[in-house]
Amino acid sequence: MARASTTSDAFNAIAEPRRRQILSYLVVQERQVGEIVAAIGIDQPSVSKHLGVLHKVGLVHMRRNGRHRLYRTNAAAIQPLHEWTGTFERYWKHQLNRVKERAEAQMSREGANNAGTFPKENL
Amino acid sequence: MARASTTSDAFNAIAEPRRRQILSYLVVQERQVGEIVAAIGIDQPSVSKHLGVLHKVGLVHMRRNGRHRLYRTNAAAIQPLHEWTGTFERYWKHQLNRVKERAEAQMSREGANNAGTFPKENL
DNA sequence: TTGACATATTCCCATATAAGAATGTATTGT
DNA sequence: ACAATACATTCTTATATGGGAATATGTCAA
Repeated sequence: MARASTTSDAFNAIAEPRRRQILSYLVVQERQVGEIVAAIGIDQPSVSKHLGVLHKVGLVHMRRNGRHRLYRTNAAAIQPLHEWTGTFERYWKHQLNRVKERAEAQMSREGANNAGTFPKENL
Repeated sequence: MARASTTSDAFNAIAEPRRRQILSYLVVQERQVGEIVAAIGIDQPSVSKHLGVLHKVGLVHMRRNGRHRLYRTNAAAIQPLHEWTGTFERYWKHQLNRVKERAEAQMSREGANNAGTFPKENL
């Protein structure tokens, strides 16, 4: 099997850095394609293609207005990704705690009789 | 240009569902490859390849122990993803608020003089 | 109608999968 | 040394990019 399509889900869609840029840009307010092209600095067909991917997985909404198309980020579609990554939060906090505890233990050991151990360049 | 490599960053690496499964499994505790194979239910070479991708982008740590290799999720490497998705949180909350406000306005309008509007099937 | 403008779509191509099969490598027990 | 165990790597193949160039589609304005 080949790699899953970029349009298969939000995880695949946001793997592309340009699409993340577009999402960040469009979350503040609705924009037409030309504005995105100017803001992101890539050519119009590429922007349209990225918007197509984002739209297909529901990460952006689109409405027509005359000859313009107005896109905006559908933030709600990002929430599941936030929740998935959030399931790891307690574990990275554990890691931080362990690092902090080691550091504090080290500090007190040094404070006892190792003052002045660091070379000046590190201060 | 082709699609970016799965090993180019964490966003690309987690796009694959099996790799997300593996990360969830390995975050609880260190495991050897054979355990992952049994738990996830895919063949050993595939697991090894997925582990290779995850390891290359720093999403898992590995240590050797005799003929075993013990892998565990490096939760800290997931934090940046959580933070990126978190930048959209205020926006999806806004959306929710708007939905809620509309619903509440609707309720009070109905409560005033439209009681009994819903068909029984919806209650 | 005829342009002009805003976007989308198609075609081409170099590149990168992911799964399956087969094989290679390292380590342990005897 | 040798067989068994635990993993990793290589090869093949069907499939899917993403960028660039060219072209098509849809809408407004005169």
